[in-house]
This record gives sequence, C-alpha cells and structure tokens, in this order.
Amino acid sequence: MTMSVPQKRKHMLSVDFKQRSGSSKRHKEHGHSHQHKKPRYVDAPDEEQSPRKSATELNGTTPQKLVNGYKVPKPHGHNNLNRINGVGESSRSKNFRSNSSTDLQLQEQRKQLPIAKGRDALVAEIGKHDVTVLLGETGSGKTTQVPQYLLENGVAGKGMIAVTQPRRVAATSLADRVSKEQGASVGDIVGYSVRFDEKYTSGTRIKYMTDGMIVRELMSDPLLSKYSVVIVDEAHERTLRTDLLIANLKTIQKKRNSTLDPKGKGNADKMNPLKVIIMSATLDAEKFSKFFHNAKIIYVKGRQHPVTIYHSSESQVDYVDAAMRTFFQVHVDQPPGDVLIFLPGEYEPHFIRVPELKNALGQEDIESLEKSITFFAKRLPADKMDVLILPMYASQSAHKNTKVFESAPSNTRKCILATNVAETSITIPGVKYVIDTGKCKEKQYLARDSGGGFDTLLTRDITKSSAMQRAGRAGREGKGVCFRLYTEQAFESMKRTAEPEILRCSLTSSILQLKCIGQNMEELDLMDKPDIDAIYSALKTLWLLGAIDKEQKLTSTGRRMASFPTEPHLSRSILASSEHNCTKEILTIVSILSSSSKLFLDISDQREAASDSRRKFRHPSGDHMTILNTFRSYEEVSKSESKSQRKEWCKKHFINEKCLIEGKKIREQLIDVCKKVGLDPNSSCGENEDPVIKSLGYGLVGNSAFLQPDGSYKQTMGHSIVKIHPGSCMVNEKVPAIIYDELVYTNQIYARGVSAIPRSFFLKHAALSQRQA
DNA sequence: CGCGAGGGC
Repeated sequence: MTMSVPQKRKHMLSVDFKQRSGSSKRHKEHGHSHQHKKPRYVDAPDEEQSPRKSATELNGTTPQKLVNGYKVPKPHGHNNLNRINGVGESSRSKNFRSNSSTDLQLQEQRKQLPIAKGRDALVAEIGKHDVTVLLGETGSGKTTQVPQYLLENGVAGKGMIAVTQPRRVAATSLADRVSKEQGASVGDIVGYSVRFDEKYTSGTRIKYMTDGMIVRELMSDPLLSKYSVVIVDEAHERTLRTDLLIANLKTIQKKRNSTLDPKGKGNADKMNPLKVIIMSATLDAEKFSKFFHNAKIIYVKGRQHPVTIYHSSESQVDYVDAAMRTFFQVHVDQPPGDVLIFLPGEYEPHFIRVPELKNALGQEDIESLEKSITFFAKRLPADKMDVLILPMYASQSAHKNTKVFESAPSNTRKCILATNVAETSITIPGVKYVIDTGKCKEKQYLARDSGGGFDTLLTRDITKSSAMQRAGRAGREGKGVCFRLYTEQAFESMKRTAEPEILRCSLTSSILQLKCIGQNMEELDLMDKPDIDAIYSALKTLWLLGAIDKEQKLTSTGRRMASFPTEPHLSRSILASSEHNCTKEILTIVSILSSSSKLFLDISDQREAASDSRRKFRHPSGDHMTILNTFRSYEEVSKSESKSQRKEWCKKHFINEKCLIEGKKIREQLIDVCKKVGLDPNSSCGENEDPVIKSLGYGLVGNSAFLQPDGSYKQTMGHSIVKIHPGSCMVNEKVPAIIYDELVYTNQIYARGVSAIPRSFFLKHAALSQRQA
C-alpha cells in the first residue's frame, strides 16, 4: 500500500485522447447521405440541433483534452425525412427494471415516451401504406408502443400483430412489459412465442416472438395468414432469419394485398391484407425502403443521455494494454461510475503486459486484463476507490455472470470486461464510462464446393454502427463518457454496418427449410443474395445427407429432417438412430451439441485440473460418447442430490451446468418431434457404442477425415489437412478415420467434437448414396 | 502444446 500512483507512471504511460474534429464530421458519423423524396414533417419540426455540450474538464495530470459533446445516436442530417418529435426524460428500451408502477403511472409513462406525441400521425401513415420503415432511436418507445397504437386504433383489423426480435430475452421481456401497459397478464391480449416457451391464447392480439420462430411458422403457414401486421424489429442486425422473413413478407404481400391473382381472377386472400413495418436503427433505412419499392421512411426521435466521445490521438497497437491504462486514467481522475470495457474475446494471443506477472500470465485478453488491473489497483493510494473486476461473456457460467448485475459496495468501482454480449444482448446497470478497443471477433463461414466448409473466427475492426452502440452503453442512466482506443480517422474508415449474416454463414439449414415451402434460395427475392457457390455447397451437403435428390428435389428424409430444430447433420443422425436402435443415446448427444453453451468450460490456469477431472467421463471412441457419459453421470447425480449439490458436482468436475440444463430442455423438445414423425425416442443400445457412432456417421459423413501416413488427418471430402482440436479427448490419438462436429479455422484448421469411426463405414455409405441417387 | 464472438429453431 505504500506504493502509490507513481507506480502507475512507472509502467503506464497515459493514453492520449484527442478532441473530435468539427461538427461536419459528426454528421458523417451518422453515416447518412440521404436524398430522400419528400421532405415533410409529421409533427412540428425538431428544433434541437447538434448538442454542443462542453464536457467536464478532466482533473489531474492526464493529458486528455476536452471535446465536443456527443449524443448517441443523433438525428442530424435527417431533415429530409419525416420526423416525429417527442420530449421527455428517462426511458429504457428493453430491459425493464422495477415493476412496482401502478397502472396509472404506467399510462403516464406511456404518454411521456418520445413516440407518443406523434401517435396520430404515425398511425395514419402506417394505415396508408403496406410497408413502413420506422427509423427509431434508442429510447423512443417504438417497440412497445407501435403495436399498441395499431391495436387500439383498429389498424390491425381482426388479425394478430407479430413483433419479431432477434433474441429470446427481448421477446419475453417486451411481452411482459406491454401486457402490464395493457393491464392484462402475459398471454392474454399480449403474448410471446420463443423456443421452449410460449404464452398466448386465441384472444392474443400482439405476439412478440423470435425471428426464428416466425420463420419456422412459415413452414406450416406460408402466407402467415394469422397475422394482419408483421413488425420486424432490429432489422438492421440482418440476422439470417430476419432476412429470410423479410424476403417472404414481400412475396406474401404480393399474394395477400393485390386485388387480382396472377390469373386475373378475384383473389380470395385480398380480404386478409398484410401490413409490414420494418424497424431499424438509423444506418440502413434507405436500403430497406428501396427493397420494398421505396417504402415510406418515418423517423422517430429517441431519448438517450449525452455521451462524450474521445478518440485516442494515436492508434493503439496493444489495445489490451491501452485499455488498462485508460481504465486507470478514468479511475484516478473521474467521478464514481462503473466502467465497461469492450474486448474481442476471452482469449487472444498477445503481448505480455506486466513484466512482474510474466510467468503468472497467459496470453489472454479478458483474463490478463483482469490480472493486470488487479495488480495495479492494489497499489493505488488508500483514498482511491476499490476496484471490482468482473469478466462477462456468454459462454461463462451463469453464476459468474450474475455478479455483473449486482451493485458494488459504495466505495467500489465496478470494471466490467465484456465481449459483444454487452453490446446488444444485455444491459449492465451503473455504467458511466465505456472503453472501446474497437475490436470484435467475427465468425465467417467459408463454404467449400466439396460440400461443407469451415468457420473462421478472426479478430476484426468493429463497424461504425457497432462503435455507436458501444458508446451508447455509457448513456443509459445519465451523462456518460466513451473512450475509443482508436483514432477518429480509424473510426471514419470503419465500415458502416456489418455484413448480413446470410453472406457469412452456412446455408444448409435455411435451404432445407425453404425447400419445405417450395422455395429455392437462389430464386428468392432477398435483400442480399448469397454467393451461388455457397448455395451449391449447401445443396451438395443436403444431397449427401439424403435430404434432396439429384434433381435437388426434397426427399421424404429431407422433410422429416426439417421438422427437427437442429442442424441438418444432427437431424440426419437422429433419423439414422431409429434404424440402429439408439435414438435415446443420439438424442442426448444431439441435445448437448445443440446447446448454446459448451459442456466443458476451459479456464486457462486450471486447464490441467479440468481435464484430469473430466477423464472420468472419457470414452475411448471419442467426444460424442464422452458427452453421453457425462450426461448420464449428471442424471445419476440428479436422482439423489439436491440442486445445490448438483451445482457443486458440476463445479468440481469443471462441467457447465448451463449446458446440461439447456440440453435437457432441447432433449424434451426433440422427443416430442420424434413422436410426431413416428420415431421411438426410447429405442436404446445400452452400453454398446457402435450403433451410436454409425448413426452419427450418417449425419457427419461430410465431416470426416482419414489418417495419413505422416500422422496428419486429411478430409475425405475436400483437400484440407485438419488437426484435432486441443479441447477434444482425441487430441493425441491416431485412429484410421474420424468424424467431427465442425471445423474451425484459427491458426490452423481444427476439428472439434471428434470420434473414431471404422474406415469401412464410408465404403458402405458411399454405396448407399449411389443407390439413393 | 495447441484452442477460446454473439445469436436462433
């Protein structure tokens, strides 16, 4: 404790932040160059101009300079758009906190939302047009209010209003909030529908749902006839499912909204027209509008506290080190308020940052930053606040993540080290300062014409829209500050928005789904069309799985596969399991593989202890049977032990209970689907692993590799040398042939989820494929 | 002797 701040100086040079350049550039930040049709205001013109707040002078000796204030996001440059104004204070978009408000207070809050002032004009505009693009800033209230306005004003007719969301939590919590505003319980007037969970009745008029859910509904109701309005929220995120939905909405409208069908006869569906509302953040409205034949764009002002933005004056090569130094600049000089640091990932090969910790440190981002900050925080003068460091990433155990939401003791400053989860999925209360490294990890699927392909996971620069979103996280509860560890120039050269997911992921699953409603992806009117090679690669995979025939027609196998909510190769394994009497076992393995979290968590400094402990569940045939063993042991423990003992057991064995709990839910769902398609979910092979491996083989036939004379593995389809992933229990094994769940390209091409399979399996399978074709 | 964004059915 005798070592004081100078300690900081010794090792840390301050990061120099630079003043933003003039307001013209800030207009650019908004990313707009609209030449939109009719400049017209729906309500009174907005008086508010660029908020030029003089930010608080930073104390102390840090060389930071002060800059123009900055509101995120800003409506500048939108004069040519229709605009609905609003006033008021404090609103949160999707994470609602207390529900102690009385009905009256709720109604009052509704009226105070920025969007409320323009209600009549908004309803009128939406009533007039088949498609409306609603540009809404954070905090405008559009997602909660627009559906209610349409319902209350009779715009929805007799049908339901669907509001789609990319994330489950958003759908359920929105339904919760809007139900309260309607003075009803969830599932009555307002309901929701997400995987594993739905609450709605025949009387439900507003349904919040995930985009994946409505895409699946397309398979049973291709015209979405239950709905009179579909509101696509967060459309700018351009998830695969949102893009598929938007393409279908366009064709559905052609059928439902025209008075004459293509044959010139009266169209029966015209009695049931469909209204579409696209809700998006500000950057991509024009594109949505063009896609829907220049649909009306309406702008809704939001409400967000001002966030002052600093850019570093030089680019930071070692952004983790820069993040640490910036944190201490904030901690020493700035008033209380929690700090949120955005990093690309938990781990990243990097520099050794603290010489004293050279041996203790791995080469990781979140983990090493945690240690570095702890190291220096201990050496601060006693009058400084304590520092509580909290890592936050989705794959981390749920328990650890909850600590992030708890408020820290009064003399403690929370410092949250987060990945992209904190950008959209979760909102952390108390954050006043954001430190943005400008980096994120992004998965990109590289399709191969041999069928299949592999994922790459690379650290990249974020987009402008992402940078704005991150900065906005500092202004949720009051004025905030965002420190960007990149120059203003670097910001300007960032891409505006991310590539749509449809251009970056495997299309196998979507193409199969589309086949079920008689559509071919290459003919679909999509906002962005995927590369034709990516489509061929997926078709080849589907053919290999027996889901389509040589003429690319859906087979009965394909139709049955599509009824499972799993990746096609796993669906195929389930079907195969019924012929090998091991559906029970395969369902368990597939459930765990389909879970969003990992079964085995890796903590770098305990990695060896973890793998030792797991050895108990290890099966010589590989990772798939190991999963089965682990699940079985957990079930055994669950029979006799309490919830907390179960938890303890998982912790002791370095098992992620989150994965098991979700896996069990998925398993239940898969059992239901099995019953529907006539598979016996209880057929079991007992302890014999052969049938299990064979069944997996039918699904993973494209994901296989043979051992080469030199000891490496080479793909059976494709030409790449693949290495067994270090996390696999097969990592040091040399077997004649392997199957694997997926390939990930990082430094090399790694096969994850590996099991040994007899070479002879492939000969038999090839013969089978020939016969099918 | 490496690996390691975030979502969804």
